[in-house]
Amino acid sequence: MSEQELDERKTKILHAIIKNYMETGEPVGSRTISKYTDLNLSSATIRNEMADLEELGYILQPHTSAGRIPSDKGYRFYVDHLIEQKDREVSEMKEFVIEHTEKMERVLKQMAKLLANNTNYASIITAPQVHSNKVKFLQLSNVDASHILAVVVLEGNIVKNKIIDVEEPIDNEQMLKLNILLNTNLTGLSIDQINLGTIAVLKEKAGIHSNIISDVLDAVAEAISEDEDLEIYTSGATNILKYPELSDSGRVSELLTEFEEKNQLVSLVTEHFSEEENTGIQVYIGNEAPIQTMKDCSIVTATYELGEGVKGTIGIIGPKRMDYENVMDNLKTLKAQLDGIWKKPKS
Amino acid sequence: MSEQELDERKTKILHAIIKNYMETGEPVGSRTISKYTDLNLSSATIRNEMADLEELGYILQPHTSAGRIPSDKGYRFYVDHLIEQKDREVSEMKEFVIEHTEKMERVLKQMAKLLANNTNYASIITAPQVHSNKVKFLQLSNVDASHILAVVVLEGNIVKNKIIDVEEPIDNEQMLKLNILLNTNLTGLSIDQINLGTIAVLKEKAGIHSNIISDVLDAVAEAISEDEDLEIYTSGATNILKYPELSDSGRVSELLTEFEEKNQLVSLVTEHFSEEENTGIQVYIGNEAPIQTMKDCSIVTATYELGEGVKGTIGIIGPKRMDYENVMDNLKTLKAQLDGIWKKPKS
DNA sequence: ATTAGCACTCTTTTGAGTTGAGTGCTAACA
DNA sequence: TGTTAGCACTCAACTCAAAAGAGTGCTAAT
Repeated sequence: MSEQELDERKTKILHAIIKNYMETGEPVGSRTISKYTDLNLSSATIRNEMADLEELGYILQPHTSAGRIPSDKGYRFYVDHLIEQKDREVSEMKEFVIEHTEKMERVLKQMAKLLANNTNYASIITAPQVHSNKVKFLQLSNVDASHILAVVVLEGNIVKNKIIDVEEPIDNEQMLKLNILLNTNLTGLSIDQINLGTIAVLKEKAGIHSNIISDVLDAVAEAISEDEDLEIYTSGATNILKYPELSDSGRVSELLTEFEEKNQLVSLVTEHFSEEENTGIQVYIGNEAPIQTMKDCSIVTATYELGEGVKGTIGIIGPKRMDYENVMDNLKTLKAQLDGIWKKPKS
Repeated sequence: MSEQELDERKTKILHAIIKNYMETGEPVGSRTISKYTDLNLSSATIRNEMADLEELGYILQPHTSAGRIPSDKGYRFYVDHLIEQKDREVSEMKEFVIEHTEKMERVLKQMAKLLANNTNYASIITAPQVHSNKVKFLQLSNVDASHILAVVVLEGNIVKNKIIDVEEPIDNEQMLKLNILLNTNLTGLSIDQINLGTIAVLKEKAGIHSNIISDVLDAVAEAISEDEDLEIYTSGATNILKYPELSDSGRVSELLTEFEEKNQLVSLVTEHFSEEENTGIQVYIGNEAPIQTMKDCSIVTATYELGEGVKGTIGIIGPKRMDYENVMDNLKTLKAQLDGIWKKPKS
């Protein structure tokens, strides 16, 4: 074969095969290609070219005497070189305005739903990870004799709270001191920065209440890092039932369970090993994905960024023959909407 | 037929049919019954009895020359009269200890999972509804120049919070007054009791800040009633794939979508029209359930009660031939664990 | 009242035959 | 040398009838 692996004609044929297979989900034969393209070649010629394409690994046959379907390599080529980068209308998405005061959780759920409806695939969104997010405000209050409420507000107005059991009540004056102490010492620190050293200093300064301060700090730390097992919102998981190649009984059960459990999905969303430089969108085709169960799926993800270091992921999971163009456009639009949305001050 | 609709022998046969069908999921024939019971009757006799039972509506034939399966009426009879009320071991459940400081949400998710694993059906749990729950503590704090944080603690240590946008900052002294005002006027009131009248009074008392007080109250009200569309946790939805009578393609999609959307499930959990007096457990068989999609399912629910008027529901959804005994035992145990758990002071 | 026996019904399974889409190869052609 | 027509071959999918099997209802004997 020549220096360039695919000449123009082969490219066109490959493109035609993939396009057709994406629409029908059926193996596509030489005759179909010869009839429905402007190449004006006979089926026999197409057959020859197809044999070449198969040898090169771009397409494969489910069995002798069946048409061809794209291989992972074929899809990869399609995604990398064949997709047109047109700016498409993604109407609903554009109109979708996010209010800043809206609870993040609610917005993300909404987004996941919208994305799933728009694409007809399963969608997945993670809340931003706050590892390096900073504490903005912190307050303890007496709820009743034996309970203290700790509230922590993080950069981006993410609010965490926790009820703490205490042995003996703390009077209001002490509480005020404690609040000032905590705020002056912890505000502006990122979560990673609150370590044992900081805690020791705090304990010392707390004086008489040093015995409870560690309780409190534990609780605060817990509240902050509470979703270390990060929140994942999914929607449209049942969409996979629409694609016969994924829904043969046993397979579908595995896939849906994966979605229900969610914790497996984390790996999809934390390892961004093939991030593409310009678009910020990653595409995993078949076995490229880190989850074995999803070897018959493709996964497209985008990372959004609320502020420095505060990142989340949005993604779509569907059959390999998914409509990559539409999906990528949708993700791009959504990413743009989410980027920095909670960072800005109010509208 | 005699005054008593079912004599002892018919009851035994019906019982045997149901038991057998629950295990196998296949229509059961006269021969099977005659062989595997201690009745010592020939299949012919059984056949005669079966014909009677069919005429009475307790069993039915999918088609001529097939065995019998229980009808809804049959299941109902089974549930009402045939289940033995033995105190079974529900080991894992017993060991499951709930910490009071644990976030409610987390506990409920955990419970749902446990229940689904224990039974192999789909489980559903709702957070307690707080309509008539009382405000215990309330606090506004300045987060930054343009944001106020409102935190509300309800009876049962349920914490709600909301960030409020404000036009102009409020100084600390004013904030203190506002807090005292709110706490003295709202603490102890139930959510239903905070109406326009209360709000008008508050506004008047607020004086110079009356313009922002309605914003604040709106936000507080919103925070409190935020999940008027009440939180529902499900687990094990994919378990329904295990029961062939539910999983013929089209059906399964509908069912799973129901679970994903969740909002339909509310009706299962709010209308308790057939509550049974002593056990506190409700059983809906087939069409007795308020959701059409679930006409081939049975639903068993139990209501737990955290405090006065603060109720939630736990439930199981499975095929009609579910193991009612096991399910009801599980629910009973779980209900006992949940009843009043957050009401009590700390352990 | 119970049971053995038999004819009958209806689903499920099986397997052979047919169809049809698609391929690979060869030989002819421009 | 690249393209095409033609033909034999393959293999999944469909059809259809026959056979098997499970179960019933009824009748006559016990």
